[in-house]
Amino acid sequence: MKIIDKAVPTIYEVSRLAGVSLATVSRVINDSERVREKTRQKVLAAMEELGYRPNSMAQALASHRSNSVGVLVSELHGPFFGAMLSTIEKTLRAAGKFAIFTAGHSEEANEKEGMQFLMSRNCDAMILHVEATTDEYLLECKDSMIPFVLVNRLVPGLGDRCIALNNERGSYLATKMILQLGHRQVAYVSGPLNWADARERLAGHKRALAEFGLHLEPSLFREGDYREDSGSRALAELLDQEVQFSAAVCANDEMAAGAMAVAHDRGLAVPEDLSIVGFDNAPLSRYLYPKLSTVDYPIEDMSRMAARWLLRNVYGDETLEIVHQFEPKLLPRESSRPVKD
Amino acid sequence: MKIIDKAVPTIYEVSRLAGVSLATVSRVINDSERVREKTRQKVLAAMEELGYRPNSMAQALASHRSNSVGVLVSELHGPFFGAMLSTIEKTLRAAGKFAIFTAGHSEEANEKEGMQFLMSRNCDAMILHVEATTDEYLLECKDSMIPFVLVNRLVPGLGDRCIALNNERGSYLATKMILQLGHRQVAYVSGPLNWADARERLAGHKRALAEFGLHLEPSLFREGDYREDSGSRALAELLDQEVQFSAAVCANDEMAAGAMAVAHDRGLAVPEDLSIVGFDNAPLSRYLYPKLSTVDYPIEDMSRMAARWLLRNVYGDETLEIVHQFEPKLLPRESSRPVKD
DNA sequence: CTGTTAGCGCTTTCAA
DNA sequence: TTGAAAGCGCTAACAG
Repeated sequence: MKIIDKAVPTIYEVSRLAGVSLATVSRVINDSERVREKTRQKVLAAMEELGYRPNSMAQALASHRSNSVGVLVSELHGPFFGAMLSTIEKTLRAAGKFAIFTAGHSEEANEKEGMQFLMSRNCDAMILHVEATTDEYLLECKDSMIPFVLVNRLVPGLGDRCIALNNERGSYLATKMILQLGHRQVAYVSGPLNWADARERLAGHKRALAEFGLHLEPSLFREGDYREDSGSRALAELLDQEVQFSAAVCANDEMAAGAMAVAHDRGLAVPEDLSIVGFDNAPLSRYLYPKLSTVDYPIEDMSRMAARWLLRNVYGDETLEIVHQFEPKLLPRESSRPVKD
Repeated sequence: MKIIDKAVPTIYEVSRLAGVSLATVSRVINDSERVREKTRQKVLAAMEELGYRPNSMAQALASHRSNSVGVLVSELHGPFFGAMLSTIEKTLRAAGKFAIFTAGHSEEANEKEGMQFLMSRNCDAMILHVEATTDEYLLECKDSMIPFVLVNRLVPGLGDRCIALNNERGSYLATKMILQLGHRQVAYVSGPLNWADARERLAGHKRALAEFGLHLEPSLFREGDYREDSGSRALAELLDQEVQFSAAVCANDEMAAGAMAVAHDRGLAVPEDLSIVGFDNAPLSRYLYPKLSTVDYPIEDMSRMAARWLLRNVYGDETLEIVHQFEPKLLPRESSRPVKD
């Protein structure tokens, strides 16, 4: 079953109409080599008249480059990835490249398969946001695969290919703010500690505590999975204990939202009775009531940078500057306030 | 600059190693035609040994089909489109096809360019979520372009290619609920009326009013643009008038969120003083306080159906049943309640 | 059931 | 500055 065919004009039609050779037409298509201006005009006119459009498959086959880059993210939906895809597509397309997206669902097997899939689509390169794949595997891939850049991850030995956020500093800032507001019993709801960013965020929390002469109280610590429900569960458990606390620092906004819902349910006023801070500055953080204090994750800037990395390192645009580490910003809003005396 | 090359084995290597012809290898790749089981095994073994992967560009070029479908949506981010992309990608990939996404930003020129872009990528077909493109243009495209299916739109003359929601019924249900709760002064915040779905939703609102012997009061009507701010502006204007009303029906959740924020600011309690209803069941509707009563938009089901339409009509999977119109469901939550007597 | 043989539409040396 | 010709890796008749 032929599908593409529509009696589309080919380079051959153009060359005939323009009275030049295939090679010449090809040259003006890739507006590369020297072609006499007059010839170029003739060809352009012919292309116009025929409504000619180069066949990208044929170009790819002959030139060994597809102008496509594969993007593997955990999910295709959600505010975080939405912003990522959107930015990457825009940046790439402005440069005449295009993106193929696929999801790895934070599972090792899926992530590997996703990479294979992108390879099989003959992508020139990849942008990877992977969580389950190990550092070791990524290191191997460096030589066995097409070029790739990692977003939101710092792999030793792959430094130049990483675009990461200073997660540690982000939660350091969050916790420090809470401490500066006078809170001393501070609960922490962590992300899954088998993921590096969750560990980094926890580290920042600890550093801030240490600066105030405190340390992480196991009874005030819970590990969640970055999803809303786990935040609810964590806060409920924390509340069910005897231990007092006046603030809860959550490793992301979803969990903070879950925690806030539980606080409401239990009749605890936020922030009067309990201050809550999130991380990521997801859109939902502005819809929560009260508006969530959080830490901004510059995912758009980082995604754009990942795309630029490729434009520079794969497509040879040397004019692009690359930044590897991005800094988070504290965003105090309404869910945090000084501790009641 | 060659990019793809990695000394990748070709079908030729495989045929040599297996001791068969190119054609035979091709047959087992497309596990189509009759190949003796023993031969197949030999070929498979050779492919395995070489780590062979078919070159999709070459396949596309030779077979006139790329196994790729283009997806043009208004935006790549946001909950609505996120769910769409996610579902489409999953469905397509499970069928061995893949998707190329691009955004039209609800502007006619961008939408047209997006379609051209997808055509130039040699997609076999397209899934279109377009708002600015006219019915007439779409009608023309029917013959001049690759096959496409429309999501969230019903174009006369393109019935079989449309996957749409019964918007009219959705807002009919929303308004009817409000009226059944005893409200009689009901404000309506519409979407942009140059978009069909906004008109349909308004029609449903009017029908419900009519059933209760009411009609649309111009002073209680405002046209927004489906964005949060316009909902805020609309409610503020409404409130600044002399006219009383005890409920506001909004044509989508974003605008409802904006309206709710204004109500809070003005010291109006929701739903005690003012009931508010949205439309779409966007994720944010659950985060609002109080939780927003709304109408569910089954975007995932609809996206999946769009993908199936292609699988059936373009790739020939006759086993798939196609549904063209989907029905919305009312989702009463906490932002609506009986009118105060 | 398997092999031969043309291409698919374009790029890219190499000559002219 | 332009043209001729040899592929890129694979599919698809058509034979056998």
